Amino acid sequence: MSEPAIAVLPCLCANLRRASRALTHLYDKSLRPLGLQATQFTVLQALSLTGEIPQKGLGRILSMDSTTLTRTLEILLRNGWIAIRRGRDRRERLLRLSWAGEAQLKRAVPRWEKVQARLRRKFGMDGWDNLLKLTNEVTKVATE
Amino acid sequence: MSEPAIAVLPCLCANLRRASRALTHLYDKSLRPLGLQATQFTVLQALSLTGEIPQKGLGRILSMDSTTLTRTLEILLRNGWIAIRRGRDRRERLLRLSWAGEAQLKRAVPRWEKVQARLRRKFGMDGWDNLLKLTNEVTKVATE
DNA sequence: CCCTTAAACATGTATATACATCTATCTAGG
DNA sequence: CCTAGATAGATGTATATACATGTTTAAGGG
Repeated sequence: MSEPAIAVLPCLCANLRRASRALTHLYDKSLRPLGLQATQFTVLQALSLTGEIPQKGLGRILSMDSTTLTRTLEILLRNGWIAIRRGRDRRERLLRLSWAGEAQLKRAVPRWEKVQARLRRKFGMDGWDNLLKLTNEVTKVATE
Repeated sequence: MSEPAIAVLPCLCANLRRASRALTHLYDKSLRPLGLQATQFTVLQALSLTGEIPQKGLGRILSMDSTTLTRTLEILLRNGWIAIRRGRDRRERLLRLSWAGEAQLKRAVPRWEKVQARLRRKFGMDGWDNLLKLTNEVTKVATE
């Protein structure tokens, strides 16, 4: 009986990581039929928003180490969802969605929307906005 | 110049994961001299709070898959920070802090406190409480 | 033009994370 | 007691994540 309800942990990091795990589970489940993980979806969506962008730049937007991105991009490339070319600065790799990547993203968006809508309903508009604002604030503060 | 400021991403999951990465970076940096990662610290602290507990139970508290925990516990065990014994139910593993684990936690707490205090200052009491409350809410909602 | 320094990315390694599958054990019926 | 189903963990595999280090290219100073 009385399973110990989820309680606030004293550590902000632990709380956030836990929420991140739980939330990722939802998104992953929804995207699984497409063979997409949440992180991969995020990269595709980000590329769709930015257009062609160097790896470093994408890393900054996602607060993700560029070498971490290398591994994820490898998967996206293997699936044909992105295209990469050298920039004028030959050290840079310029990333963009491929045609197949746009198609995959288009397939994924409705599922993603459903999860988003369900959560927005659960939190209410205010809670939702607050959540986006606060987590964004965390990123800013932690990035300084 | 004008580095594109961190902007809110349309995806809650992406936002939360990004905040999680950024925040973890802070905690990791602070704990690195002790050879502790944020996740490992979280487990030690949780065990300190719960006392002896089966792996499954700890997984529930942390919203972490029990098999994921197996890998982290392996590291903690290798370092001598936890002790494990079979429960009356022979399938269960009962986890607890070892003496060395309590010592390690004791060394880590002041560093952890410093990061927590700095963040609490940046967010203000209200922002801080709100953050804990909302992320906890996310875990609950996503766990249902 | 050469050299030093720095930046962008690749690679090796370790940890974090979860799922599918397997084994051992428990529980409930019969 | 025996068996069928369920549960706790272990293990194999794949991805997510970052750091240390190495390579290539760029940028600046002599």
